[in-house]
Amino acid sequence: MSTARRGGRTRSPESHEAALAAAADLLEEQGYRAVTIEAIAARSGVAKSTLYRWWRSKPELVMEAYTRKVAERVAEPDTGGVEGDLAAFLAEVYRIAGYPDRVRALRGLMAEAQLDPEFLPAFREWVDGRRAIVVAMLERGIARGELRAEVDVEHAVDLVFGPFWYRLLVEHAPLDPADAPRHAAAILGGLRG
Amino acid sequence: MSTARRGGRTRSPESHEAALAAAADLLEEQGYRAVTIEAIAARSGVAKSTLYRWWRSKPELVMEAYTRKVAERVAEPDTGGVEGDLAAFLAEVYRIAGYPDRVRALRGLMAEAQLDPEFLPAFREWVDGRRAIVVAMLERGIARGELRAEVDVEHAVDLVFGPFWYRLLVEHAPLDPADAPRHAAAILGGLRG
Amino acid sequence: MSTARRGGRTRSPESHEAALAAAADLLEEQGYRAVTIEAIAARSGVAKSTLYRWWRSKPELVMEAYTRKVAERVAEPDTGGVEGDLAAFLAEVYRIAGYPDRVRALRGLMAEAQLDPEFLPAFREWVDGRRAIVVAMLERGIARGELRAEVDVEHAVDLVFGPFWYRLLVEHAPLDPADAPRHAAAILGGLRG
Amino acid sequence: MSTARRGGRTRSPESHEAALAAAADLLEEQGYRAVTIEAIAARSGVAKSTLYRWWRSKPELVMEAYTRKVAERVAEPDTGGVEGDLAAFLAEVYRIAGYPDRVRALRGLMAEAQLDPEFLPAFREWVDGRRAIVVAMLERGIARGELRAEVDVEHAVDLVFGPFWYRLLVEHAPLDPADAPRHAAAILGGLRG
DNA sequence: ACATAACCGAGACGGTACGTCAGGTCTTGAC
DNA sequence: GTCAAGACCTGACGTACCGTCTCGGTTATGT
Repeated sequence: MSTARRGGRTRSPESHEAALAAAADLLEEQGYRAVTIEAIAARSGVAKSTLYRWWRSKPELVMEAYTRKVAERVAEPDTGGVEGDLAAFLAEVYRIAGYPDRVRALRGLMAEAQLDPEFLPAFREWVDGRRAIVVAMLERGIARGELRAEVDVEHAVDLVFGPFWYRLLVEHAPLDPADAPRHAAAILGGLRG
Repeated sequence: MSTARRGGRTRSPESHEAALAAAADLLEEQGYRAVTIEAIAARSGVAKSTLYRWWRSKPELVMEAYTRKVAERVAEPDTGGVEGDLAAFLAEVYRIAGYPDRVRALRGLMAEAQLDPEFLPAFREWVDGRRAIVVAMLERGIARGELRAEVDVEHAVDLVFGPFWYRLLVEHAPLDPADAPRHAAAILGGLRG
Repeated sequence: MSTARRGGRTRSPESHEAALAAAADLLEEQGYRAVTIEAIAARSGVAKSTLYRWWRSKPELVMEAYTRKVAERVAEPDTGGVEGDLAAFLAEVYRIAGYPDRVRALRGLMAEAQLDPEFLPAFREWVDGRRAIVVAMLERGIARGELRAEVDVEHAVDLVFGPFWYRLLVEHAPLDPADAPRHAAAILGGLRG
Repeated sequence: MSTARRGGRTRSPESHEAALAAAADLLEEQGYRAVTIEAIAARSGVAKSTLYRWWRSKPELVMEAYTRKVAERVAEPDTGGVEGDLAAFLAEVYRIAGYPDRVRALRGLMAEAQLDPEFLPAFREWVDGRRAIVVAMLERGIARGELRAEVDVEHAVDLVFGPFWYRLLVEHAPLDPADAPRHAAAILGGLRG
């Protein structure tokens, strides 16, 4: 498609950044409930109409703010063995639970994804990016013969992320990076040849 | 403060039931977004002030409506072996995914639990009731020597419910009761002696 | 549930009055442009939603505020003769021009009546009430034989109010109560037997 | 509209005309409310910034559009006598009322003149041009001895235009060219020697 | 048996946030 | 050096629900 820009003032990077920063700050400082379009506009100095020009809805703005300002890249570990890799990955993921700000942010995004059907795809896209890391990890394990070839990779990935989200959302038990090796072992125990 | 009841009209069971029924209907028919106090009042004919007299907030009303009108008892299976029990339980749980109404309801409740800190306890209480079934199941397995005694039961339960919720919330893959035996095997594979 | 009933908290006279007072004040102090629903809400302490409950639109609120708080009753003069009556009436009407606040108010209302078709009827109703005074005056003159019976009363009334509004709106010339007798004479000159 | 032809871009009369035409069309077709700068820009293809370069505000643009595109020259009648002249003039003026488009336009301009103090002068200038016709007419009558020399010409002109505007704005009665002679007689009745 | 007080409906109230729209200013790039 | 395109802030609009608060009327006790 032609991106026929035939003139016009160019988009202000300052406004764009300020909006994302304000959204990210509100998300972390006060939780998702405090993230309103009006609050983002007030805090960033960007007009509401400008926000609506660039983001179709609040959750899309917040999702972008989260991925750009809050989420850190989770490195793809490579310890030589699948159990070590998984333990390292889980430990890194569990560490998030130590930062209440980020927990609030994640929970709010998950909630919004449930309440706003139009937001779910954007959220899922991000989730899928994270899943891909684990998929690659497990397939490496299969290739190395550490795991059975018939393993249900989708369910295996769910065994990695499912408990994480479940604890995050229900808060019935803490997430401790120290538990990562045991959890990794429990997950892989059923997947070996 | 004396709370001497010296007479007075008694609580109307009709209003109570009508409110719960309206909330449940709205929850299933149109999803959580459509469940507003005003809609419940309008549909049930129960006044807003009466709703607020008996429930402190919308989510508490809806949670009660869900457990009383929507959720069916999940029978505690007993097939003689832990893997059979777990497979039967998972199959029953996964069946929920075949009813979009109930899926919408569950997702909405989970979302509200994230956004409203005062609701989380009520939601968690319900969740804990469901967890207890699996806890009992696994402990029976340990007692019978099918599982190692040192098993991290909490994490094991998370391996059961985590993937369920994760798929429900993210919708990256369907939940099929036919997968239950394989999933049960994968979960228990790492917990055996 | 049961049949239709009529309960409910009664309308707050304080809010009602406060809204009208705020609207009238804004109208006089700063002119019609400053009269916004938001400003009325802010100044009166009455919620916007309450304003919209009681008045369908801003102009209707302002019209009510004007008639109740600003407009003074123009006494129906009775000097015994139609020319004296008319001169007295015109003098009183022209006096309005000496109060810039009220001029601003009148002009704003007239303008809004042009721009908002739904407001015109409310405005016209008020205008008609004022016309009736002059109609009665002229008919008394006809009854007394001071004016010809075939006089076009409608146009005669227009000769009274038309120049008033015209000067008010266009501001090409001042309105001076001292001119009233001469104007009365000019108007009646063409209406006599 | 088309753009520049030769090198070294010059000011575009096409844009100018297109803007006026769009404003006039909108004014007549949909009334003053529909005449927005955005609508004029969209319909004419002239950029908002270009509009603001040539006219300081919307009403000034619209006023120019009205006088150039909508208003027809009202011929200065000369029947030999002031009453005939006035009757002819009034008939022509009243005929405007038969064209709803032009009525809408006039009412909108009058309204805007009230709400926007910066526009009033431009509007008054146009009004004064029309007044001058009647002034000349009456002064001819005085010179011919048909009217008293002491006549208050300003008020006399108001007796001509006042009722016209008053009926246009309030719409309490129709304006019919057939009434022109009677109205002329009523107006002049009080001004004769 | 009847007074008392809690119950219930209706709905008005002060609020918060929504998403939209037009105004008027400013910036960029094409011609 | 004009002009289109259009980004930008401002400010008001009217709507939807929220949770609280009267009202007037109703009904089941406890004395």
